[in-house]
Amino acid sequence: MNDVKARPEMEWVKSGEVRISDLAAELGLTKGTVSRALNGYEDISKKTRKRVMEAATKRGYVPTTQARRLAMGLTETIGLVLPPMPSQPVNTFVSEFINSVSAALHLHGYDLLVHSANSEESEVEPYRRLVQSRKVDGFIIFRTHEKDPRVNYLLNEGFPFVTHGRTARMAEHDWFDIDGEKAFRDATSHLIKLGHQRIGFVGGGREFFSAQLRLKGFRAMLEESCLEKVPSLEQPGDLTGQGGEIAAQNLLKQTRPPTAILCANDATALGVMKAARELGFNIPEELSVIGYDGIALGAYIDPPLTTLTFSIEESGKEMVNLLMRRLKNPDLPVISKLASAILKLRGSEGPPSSIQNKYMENCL
Amino acid sequence: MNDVKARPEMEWVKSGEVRISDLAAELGLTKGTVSRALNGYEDISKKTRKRVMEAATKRGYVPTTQARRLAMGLTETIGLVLPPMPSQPVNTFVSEFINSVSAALHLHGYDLLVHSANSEESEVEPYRRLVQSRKVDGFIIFRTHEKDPRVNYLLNEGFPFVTHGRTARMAEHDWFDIDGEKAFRDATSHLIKLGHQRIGFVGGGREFFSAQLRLKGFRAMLEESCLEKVPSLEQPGDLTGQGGEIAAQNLLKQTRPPTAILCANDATALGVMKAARELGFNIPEELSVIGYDGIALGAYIDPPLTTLTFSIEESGKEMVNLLMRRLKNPDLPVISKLASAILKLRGSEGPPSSIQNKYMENCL
DNA sequence: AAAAATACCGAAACCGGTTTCGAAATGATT
DNA sequence: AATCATTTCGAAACCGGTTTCGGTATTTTT
Repeated sequence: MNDVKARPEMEWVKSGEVRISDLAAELGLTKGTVSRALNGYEDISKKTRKRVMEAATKRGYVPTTQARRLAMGLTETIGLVLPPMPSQPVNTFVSEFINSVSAALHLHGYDLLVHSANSEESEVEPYRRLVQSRKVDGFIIFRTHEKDPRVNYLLNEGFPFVTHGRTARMAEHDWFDIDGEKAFRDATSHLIKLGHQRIGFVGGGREFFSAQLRLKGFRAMLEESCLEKVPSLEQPGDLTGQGGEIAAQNLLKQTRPPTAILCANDATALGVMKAARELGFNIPEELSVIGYDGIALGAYIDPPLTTLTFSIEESGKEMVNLLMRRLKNPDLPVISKLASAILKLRGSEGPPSSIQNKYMENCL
Repeated sequence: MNDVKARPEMEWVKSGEVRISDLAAELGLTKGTVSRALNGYEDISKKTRKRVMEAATKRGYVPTTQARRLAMGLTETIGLVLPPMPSQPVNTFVSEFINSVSAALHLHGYDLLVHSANSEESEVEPYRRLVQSRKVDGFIIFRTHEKDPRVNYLLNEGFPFVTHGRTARMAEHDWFDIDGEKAFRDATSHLIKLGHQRIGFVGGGREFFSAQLRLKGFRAMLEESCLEKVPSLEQPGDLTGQGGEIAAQNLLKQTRPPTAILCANDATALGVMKAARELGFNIPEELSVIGYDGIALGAYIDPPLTTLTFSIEESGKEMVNLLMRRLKNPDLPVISKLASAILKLRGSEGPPSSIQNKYMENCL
C-alpha cells in the first residue's frame, strides 16, 4: 500500500515558490508588515510575529536574495580573481585557499564570487568589471606584486579589499602575509648550522613581492653569519618546476656548486631535485634542498621535501576578518597581520658531505 | 608600469555612481526608453540610440547587476560546492577545474559562486540553501557518488545541474565524465603486454562511482587476457596518499606480491611508491606503478609517474556547455559526454624483472 | 472619563533596472 | 486632405524585497 503519509511540515510546493506577497495575502497582512515581523522589528505584536513566523516556516518561505540585496543596497559578495595559471600548477594552495575563504565568508553571510582572469587582457580588467557592475562589495587579492596594478586601481577607486601578501603601498591597505623573510632566515640558519657554507637560492619571479622578501631573509642570514654573498649562487626562478630545473642546472654545473639550495616554493624545489638527480647529485648527502609552501605531496617523494609551511586555513580566516572589518567601517585605520611559517623537516636536507669549515657561532 | 591606464572616456566620477535614472534625466528621456535604447530594442530611433549610447559611455554607465537580474528573474550565477577536504588535499584538480569552469561561464555572462561544504551538516544542505535563497540558476557537481544525495535532491527539485562523473541515475541528468573504465583497460593492457601477470589494484572509496568503473575496467582486461582474478590483489583505497601506503603494504607483504600496481589516482600512486621504497622495492624494475589524474607533480618525482591524464580545461568547458544548454531549454532530452583519458608513459612502469610466462596474445 | 502615550499595522516610496502597452508624432497611401 | 500604417517614445507595472511615515486601536496617565 503506498498511502502517501504526508509529514506534517511537508507541503506540495517546490522550494522557493512562495514570495513574501503570498505570505502577506495568506495572512491578511501587507508585505511590509511581514518583512518587519520576520526581521525582528520591535513594532510588531508578539501574536502577529508568531503567526508570521509559523506561516513562513510552514510554507518554507525564504527571501529571494537578489531582491533583498537590491533593497538593502549591498551585494554581500566578495570577489576573488584567479591569476592566470599557465597550466603548470602545483597549485594545491589555490583550492585550499578558496575553500577556507569561502567557509569564513559564509559565517558572515557573504558569498564568494570566483572569477578567472583572461591572460590576454590587463590584469585589472576583471576587477574593473566587477566593480562597475557592482557585483561585489570587496576583494580578496593574492599573489601580490610589489607594484600591483590591482592594488593601485582599487585604492584609487576607494574600493575595499585585502591582500594576501604585501605591496609597495602596504601602508595604505589592509593585508595579511606570511613572514617570508623570517622564514628564510630560519631555513638559512638551519642550513648553516648543519655546516653548509655555500648555499644556493632560487627565487620566484621578480614581480612577486613575497619572493623578494624571501631573498632578503636569505641574504640577511648569510651576512649575519659572515658568509660571503656569492652572486652566482642566487638564481632567478618563476615558481614553477621547470624554472627550478633550469636554475638548478645553472647552480650545479658551476665549478664549486652549492651544497644546499633554498627554493622560493615547493614547485621550484621539485624541479631542483629533478635536475639534481639527473646531474648525479644525491639528496640530501650531496645536496640539501628546502622548499616553501608545505604542499602535502612533498611528504611522498624521495627524499621527502623539507619545506616551510603555514596554515592556509588561518590565512583565509584572517583575511576575511580583515575585510569584514573594513566593510563595516571603511574609515578605520589600515591594519595588517603577519603570520609565521614553520620549518618542517622531512629529510631533503642534512649536513654537507665534506664540512669545509667548522661552523662559527659568531663571526670572527 | 601598467598602472591604471587612463582611458580617453574617463571622467572624474567613481565607477558605478551613475544610475539609469541619472542618464534618463540628463537626456530628457524616461528610464524605460534609455533601457531599451541600450538593449537594442527596435523601437528606438537611430538618433536617440546614438545619443543614449554616447552619454552612457561618456558617463561610464554600467547597469547594476543585481537590479537587472531581479527584473529579469534570473541570477546568471552557477553554484559550485566544494566537497569537504579533510586537510589532505592533493587537489591540484580543484583549482584548475574552478578556473576552467569560471572562464567558460564568463563567456556566457554567468558568474561562478563557490561555496564550501561544512562537513558537519548533510551533504545536500548547501545545495538546499542556494536553491531556496535563489542565489544560483544551476549547479556544477563533481566527485559524484553512485547514489548521490545531491543528485537526488536536485532531480527531485527539478533544478538544473551537470555532474562531472556518472551516477546511478545518470539517465536522468546531464553528465560529463572521463571514461575511466576504458582508461584502466588500456593501462592494464599495457602492463600485461609488458609481461606482468600479477597486477595489483588500489581503488578509491567505494562511494565514488568513478572508482568503481576504474576497477571494472581493470577486471575486464584481466579476464579478457585470461589472467585469473586474485581477490587479495584488489585493495580498497581512499584516494589519498596515506590510503595508498596502507594498500601497498597489504599488497607487497604478500608471499607472492604483484609486479605492478594500478592506482585509482595519482595521490594513491604516490603513497604506493613511498611504501614500496620503504619495503625495498625498486621502481620500475621490481614494481611498476601507474596512477590516474595526470598531476603535473608526477613528472618531477623519481621515477616520473606514469599516469592516465585528461584535459581539465576541456572538462570544465564541456560541462558549462551542457549546463547552458539545459538552462536555455529545460525540457531538452538528457545528454552526456564521455571523454577519454590517455596513458602518459613517464617511467614508473616497465617489464617485470622475471617474466614468469610468455605474453599470450589470445587466451589459450 | 478625557487626554496623552504607546503599540501595532497599513500605505507607499524605494532599490535600479526591464518590459508591456498605448498614445502621439511622423510618414505613406489614396 | 483625410485615412491608415509606422515609427518612436512616455507611462506605468513589475521583479521581491526593505524601510519610513502616519494613522488607528489600545493602554496608560491624570
